Amino acid sequence: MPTLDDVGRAAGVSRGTVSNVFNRPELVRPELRKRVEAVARALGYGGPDPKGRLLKEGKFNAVGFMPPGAYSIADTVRSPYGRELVLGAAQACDAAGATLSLVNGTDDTRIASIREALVDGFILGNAADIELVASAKRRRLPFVILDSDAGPEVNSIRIDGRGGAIAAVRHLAGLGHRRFAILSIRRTAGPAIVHMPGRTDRELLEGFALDHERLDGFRRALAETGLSLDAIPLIETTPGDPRAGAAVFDNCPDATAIMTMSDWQAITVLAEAAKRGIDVPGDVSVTGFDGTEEAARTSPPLTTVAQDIAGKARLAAEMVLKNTPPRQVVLPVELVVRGSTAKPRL
Amino acid sequence: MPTLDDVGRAAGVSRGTVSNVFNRPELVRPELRKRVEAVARALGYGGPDPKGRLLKEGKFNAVGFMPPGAYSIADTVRSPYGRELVLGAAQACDAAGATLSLVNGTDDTRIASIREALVDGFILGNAADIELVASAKRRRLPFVILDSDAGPEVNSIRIDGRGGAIAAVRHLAGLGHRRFAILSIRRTAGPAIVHMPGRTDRELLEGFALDHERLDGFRRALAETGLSLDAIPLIETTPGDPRAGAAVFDNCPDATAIMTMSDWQAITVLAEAAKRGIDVPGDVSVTGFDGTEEAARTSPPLTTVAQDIAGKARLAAEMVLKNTPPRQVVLPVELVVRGSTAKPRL
DNA sequence: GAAAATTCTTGGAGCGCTCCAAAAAATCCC
DNA sequence: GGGATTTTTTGGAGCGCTCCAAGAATTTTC
Repeated sequence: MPTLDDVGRAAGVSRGTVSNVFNRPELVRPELRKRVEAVARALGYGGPDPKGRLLKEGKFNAVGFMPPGAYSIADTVRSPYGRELVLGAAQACDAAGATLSLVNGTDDTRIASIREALVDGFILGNAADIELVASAKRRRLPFVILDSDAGPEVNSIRIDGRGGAIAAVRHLAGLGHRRFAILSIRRTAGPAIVHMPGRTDRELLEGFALDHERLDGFRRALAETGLSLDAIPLIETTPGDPRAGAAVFDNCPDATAIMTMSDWQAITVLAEAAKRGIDVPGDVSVTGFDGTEEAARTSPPLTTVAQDIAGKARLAAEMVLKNTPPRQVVLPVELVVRGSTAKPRL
Repeated sequence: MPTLDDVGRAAGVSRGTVSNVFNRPELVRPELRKRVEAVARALGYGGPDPKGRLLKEGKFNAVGFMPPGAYSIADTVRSPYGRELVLGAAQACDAAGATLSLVNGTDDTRIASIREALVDGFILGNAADIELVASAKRRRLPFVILDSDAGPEVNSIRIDGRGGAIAAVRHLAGLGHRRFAILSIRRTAGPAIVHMPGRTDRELLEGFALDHERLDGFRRALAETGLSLDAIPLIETTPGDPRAGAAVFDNCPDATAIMTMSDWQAITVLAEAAKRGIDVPGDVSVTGFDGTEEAARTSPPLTTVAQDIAGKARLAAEMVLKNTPPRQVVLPVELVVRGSTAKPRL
């Protein structure tokens, strides 16, 4: 692969002139320019290699996106939530003329990926992992953590998960529901984890900060109605797990209201309900979380706690690109009431 | 930002030793290593900057993806087809431990983007643009063009669009349909373009090679039944255009079978039909193209010409990563018959 | 205790480019 | 024509790093 020097030598001019021919052609006498261009073409030189420039300029003009938790990029693009995230980041990058780099990371290569990624900053999908944050800090590039807080030194954008959970409970309790089941997100691979009522140490086995926060919201709002979280079945499944619905109906036949932590889970529940001939919302009400497009198109359409997912990622990308001073943003959520919730059958 | 040299100077060792501390620590005497590490920490040095290494190593370990036509990355991620494409490319990159760079490109910055992108090769979503291909060639990096052929020198992966179109027509004709309408893809922004019957120069105003190929498939298969493409309304709309359905029903009230060039369009048609109280497949049959997930979940589920979109992108990414000798791949399509097509009402 | 073997550290070369001050060439002006 | 201007071209410095041959220090061996 020829270099500027090669072309210069072949054309009998200096490296600098060849560089000018490509980058500031107006500086070079037309006939010389023509000649150099001809030589370059003959040598198969396709213009200055960005690698060289890079070292000099020091900017990649790229934002790195690392998927939440243990998910792969493919998982992310496949999930309704992850897709919106990528979409939002893409919008901001589009607008800024930057590249969005989907940075790969299996559990053990993540740290290395952060150390090596050719980007000007990162969006960390959800840095449950302190190591990861430390690694990002070490690299001294701007980065933003989504959905968890890592202190005042670090950019983070979260949603009001507690408030969303409270809104969901109040809505259902207001309709008259008293028998609930909660479907939480298992953040590691594996089958459903089922916590049946009775234990008082109601905590998620596997969950991100956001999940715990939402659970706390459920707890508080249930208390308002005199209900205890301890008396409610709690199930943890991975977001796309098609058996989530089955786990709920098998373990919680009495529940009249199922509250989930993601639309994707809620959609699975709806599908399982349809399969079992359980009427939603006649027999059981279901709520989602996130407000993805899919949630509006289920039958019945899903009542869900909506957030502006793409907006969140867009903001994150902007913060990275502008390298703003650290701040912690909490975005609002909004309960969107649709057809999947109704009064419980008497 | 401190460099290897800075750390070396501060620790009283050479640059080379500091480099070893980070990259081959086993080569450095433990106590020296400790000392250097301490100095590095004190200076806030976060490890060797990948920029430097890059120049030496020469590989970005990244695949660039440039969206088809005039679409932005955001458009791509939003569309069912584009999303599958990104998904497939992501899978291949995940597997190879590479980064997937979604390369931004407005119409006028595309060429520059290709020239500058920090990648080892490209997937060009659909290089209708000869300029683009030339630009990619010039850069001398491996690249693969999706859905159009650019000659034997250039990697390309297409589908058998003609065959798919023929299968759709034969299926519908076999059911007894004789009054068709065709919904093609407009590849530039703008409202629906409507070609009413009668003109003999049946050609798409705006379309990629693939679209013309599919149209040709329709033409040939229609001829088998003694029908002429010239007698059939032909409408071009952008893929996500929500008014595509309206354009069809307004202009082709007599059609009993509507053939589209993408599931997304077909879904719009179904939605419009539902809105107008037109029964599918009772009043009118509808076929999609692509076989996206969405197509299986409409009501009625969509009969569609399915392709392995993710597989196509996966193969493309692999070809880029392995830098295989040029080849032109044509992938098969398969008609998937579902509920959106039936015999026409008598 | 000195030579040999081993382990550790060094610093130059080079990756391909851009920037820029200075040199060279061309043009202008009286 | 010759000095002053203006336009072009040059090539060194430097971006941060890795590689590697060679030198220095340490350990082993007899």
